[in-house]
Amino acid sequence: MATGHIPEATVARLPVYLRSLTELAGDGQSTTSSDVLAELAGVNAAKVRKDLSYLGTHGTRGVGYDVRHLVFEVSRALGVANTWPVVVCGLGNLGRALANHTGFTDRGFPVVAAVDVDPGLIGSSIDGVPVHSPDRLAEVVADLGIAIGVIATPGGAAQETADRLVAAGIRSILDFSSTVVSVPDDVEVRAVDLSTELQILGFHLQRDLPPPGDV
Amino acid sequence: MATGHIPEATVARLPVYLRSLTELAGDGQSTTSSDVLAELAGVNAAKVRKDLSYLGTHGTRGVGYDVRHLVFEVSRALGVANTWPVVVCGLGNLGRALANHTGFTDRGFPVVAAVDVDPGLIGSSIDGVPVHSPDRLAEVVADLGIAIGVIATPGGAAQETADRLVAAGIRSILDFSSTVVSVPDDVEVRAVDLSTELQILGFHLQRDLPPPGDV
DNA sequence: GCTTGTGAAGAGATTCACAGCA
DNA sequence: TGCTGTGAATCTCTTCACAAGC
Repeated sequence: MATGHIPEATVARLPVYLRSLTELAGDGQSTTSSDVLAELAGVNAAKVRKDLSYLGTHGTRGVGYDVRHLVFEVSRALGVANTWPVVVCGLGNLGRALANHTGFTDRGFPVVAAVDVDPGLIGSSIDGVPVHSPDRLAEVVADLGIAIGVIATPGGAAQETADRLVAAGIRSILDFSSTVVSVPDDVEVRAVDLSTELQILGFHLQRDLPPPGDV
Repeated sequence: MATGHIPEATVARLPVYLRSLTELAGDGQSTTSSDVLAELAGVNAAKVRKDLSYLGTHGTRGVGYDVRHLVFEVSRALGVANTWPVVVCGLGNLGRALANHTGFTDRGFPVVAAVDVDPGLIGSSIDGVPVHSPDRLAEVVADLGIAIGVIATPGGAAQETADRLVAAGIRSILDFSSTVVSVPDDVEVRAVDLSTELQILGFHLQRDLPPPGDV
């Protein structure tokens, strides 16, 4: 009870619950249960109840949860009322896709600037997002109140980019570069590595159905 | 010891070790230690040793690990010798970026086909990847021996896409759609949700430094 | 009766700490 | 001496199962 500290595993599921709840609200459901939520979120009901209990949220025994109220509680826990401006570093295929990914802005993470080393891009705009030189990063971060840096550069430039982001005062980094970047302890990095995800799938494929090529 | 069963948490780290080892090999290092590997992989040395012990891999006490041998062992555990053809479903910004992401092919996951509902795209090629109608998915999967499906469609089309992939015989799905798709038990889905990642970063930002807007 | 909230049990992952061995 | 390999301890997360309460 009380928002003492919420386990990391729970935090990682809250966005999923929020999506499910928003969906329910959109369907006009005013009330729901841990069973329904579990189904929508792809987890089991006990986990839903325990997770929600960390928010200090109270449903009604025998009845369920009030959807509106739960949207409010989960939103507040996640702090979605806040807006955290984002800078995308590196405008290759992935960087461009991220820079104009509407799902970000919609959820409070507007991409307000991009950075790339290509002189041909600097000074231009990609889908309304101004592109700056990496040299100007600190300035841009300060001016636009940027809170999150996304690294979408090639692996070779990732550490340098991370260093610049940190120097610019950024404390939250989302890293797509397929490299491990090292940063000070007070900086949080979340790494999303697409190849790693595929390799994990490949590991299980290999176990389940060793293909013609075999080992 | 022996490759009995490798814990999931370990499997998820093996690709990172493999990258680190490849880097070491490229630098001409023939031998390494759990300390060095830990540094490169961004974890601690005890974890490296325990993880590697699940592979039945033996280093040499007092000396360390042979880089070449370890590359071989980790590669074998992950099954990277295998090639698993991929189909990308949905050619929006993200889908296009994924379809020509060279990092996939390089690691044994060539994108051999794409699928989109846009009649203007069907029959064409995106960076050499032929685009088909979703109706032809089963056929394409069978013809090209596709093992993995990537869902990069808008959320609304994700479940239908998953259903088609499953019907086509796909048992491994990487889902970028920001929705929870339901599939039979024997199908593995890994969800990568960029908004969720940002929301998790946002959660910690809010905790650490509640911004002007506050709660 | 029905569904939440939660202690307690169980499973899994991480870390410790040291024996084993080159 | 130095570094691995690993049981044991610890921590975290999940699941169970049932009392609490509408």
